[in-house]
Amino acid sequence: MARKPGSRAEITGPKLRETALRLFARDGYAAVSMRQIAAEVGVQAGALYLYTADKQSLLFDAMSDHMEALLAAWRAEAPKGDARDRLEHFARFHIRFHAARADAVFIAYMELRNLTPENFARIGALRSCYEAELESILRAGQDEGTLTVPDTKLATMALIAMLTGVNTWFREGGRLSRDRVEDIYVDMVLNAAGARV
Amino acid sequence: MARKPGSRAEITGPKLRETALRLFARDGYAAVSMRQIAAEVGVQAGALYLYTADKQSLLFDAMSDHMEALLAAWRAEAPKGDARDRLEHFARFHIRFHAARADAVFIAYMELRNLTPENFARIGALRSCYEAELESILRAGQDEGTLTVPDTKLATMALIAMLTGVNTWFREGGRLSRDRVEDIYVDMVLNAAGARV
DNA sequence: GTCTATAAGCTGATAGAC
DNA sequence: GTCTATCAGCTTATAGAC
Repeated sequence: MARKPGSRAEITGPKLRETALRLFARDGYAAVSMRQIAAEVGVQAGALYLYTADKQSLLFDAMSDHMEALLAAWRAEAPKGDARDRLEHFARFHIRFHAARADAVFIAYMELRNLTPENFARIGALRSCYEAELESILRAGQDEGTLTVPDTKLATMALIAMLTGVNTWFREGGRLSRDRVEDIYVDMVLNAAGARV
Repeated sequence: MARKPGSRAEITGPKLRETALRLFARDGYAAVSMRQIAAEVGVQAGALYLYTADKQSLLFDAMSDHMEALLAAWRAEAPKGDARDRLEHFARFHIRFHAARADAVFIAYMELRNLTPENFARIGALRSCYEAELESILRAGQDEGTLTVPDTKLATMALIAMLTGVNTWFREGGRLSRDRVEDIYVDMVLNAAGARV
């Protein structure tokens, strides 16, 4: 198990991904240089290329991993009940999942234009899958009569924008607890979707 | 009225501002160079500095002008009636104003982190003024009994996020007209704010 | 696995000619 | 009012030493 001094592959790889995520979220993809990332990781810039093909891959992998994790986590919840209950479940899940991953969420929304066209299309497809999950709940609610939305596509976009917006102002330890924020947003979401009282 | 050949001050100044707005919105502040802007304006890079102190001023002026115009336009509407009517008016105004200025809106939301701390504070103050306009409507609605929101501050953030989200997907000539989108969003906004039916 | 050195080219901003 | 030339320093990515 002899190891060359300075050889820490198990640490450098993950640390690179964490650092890139954090710096991209803080300063923006275009404003962060590979040298800055290397300095925070604690290696020289050249060494980064043992762990990533290029800067673009750091961005794409961060966004892709985030979207895949989001979809997998939601599918693992598999909520039961009528559409009204599933909508409430979705709202709570969305707020909780996004609050726990502020940096990744921020990047996924702000750095789309810095993806190559191919990578942009792939992230767009993942996002559409997630939106489709909410839209199917709203459509089911219309059919059941437990929800009343004027247009399921627009309601999907409106509710996701509302829920994701929490990330722009919510800070742990502020005026309201995360649970209370969740309750208040659930109330507004159900009202917006015309849930039977 | 003699004028040197190549001297077109009345054109270059405004054209610089328009070009900077368009390129910042398309590619991001950090990704756009003064040389790129100059090429689109049709002058050499050095000439830009006759019309702007630096690149940062181009960004700040764009955001500041947008926010001032937004506030002035809303204050000029001065809607009458009960809070429910004023909320509907606000929703329609917000969608209309923002749809007409997609580039400026995009910059105002995406480029905050590229402002110097002083400029960031100034834009933040303008944004707070606009949010306060909506919050005062919601508070009035609570007092009158025409609206029912669990928390006026959160409802303000939620409704603005929902309404501004229209800009991320709305395109003129799509499935729904702007008027129809406006109607649908007004419906969801009033429901979310617990408007008396 | 990490380093140093390097390639080729870009950056914001200024000075001085015309 | 616009140009050219320039400064000092930055960029991504690679090659080869250790």
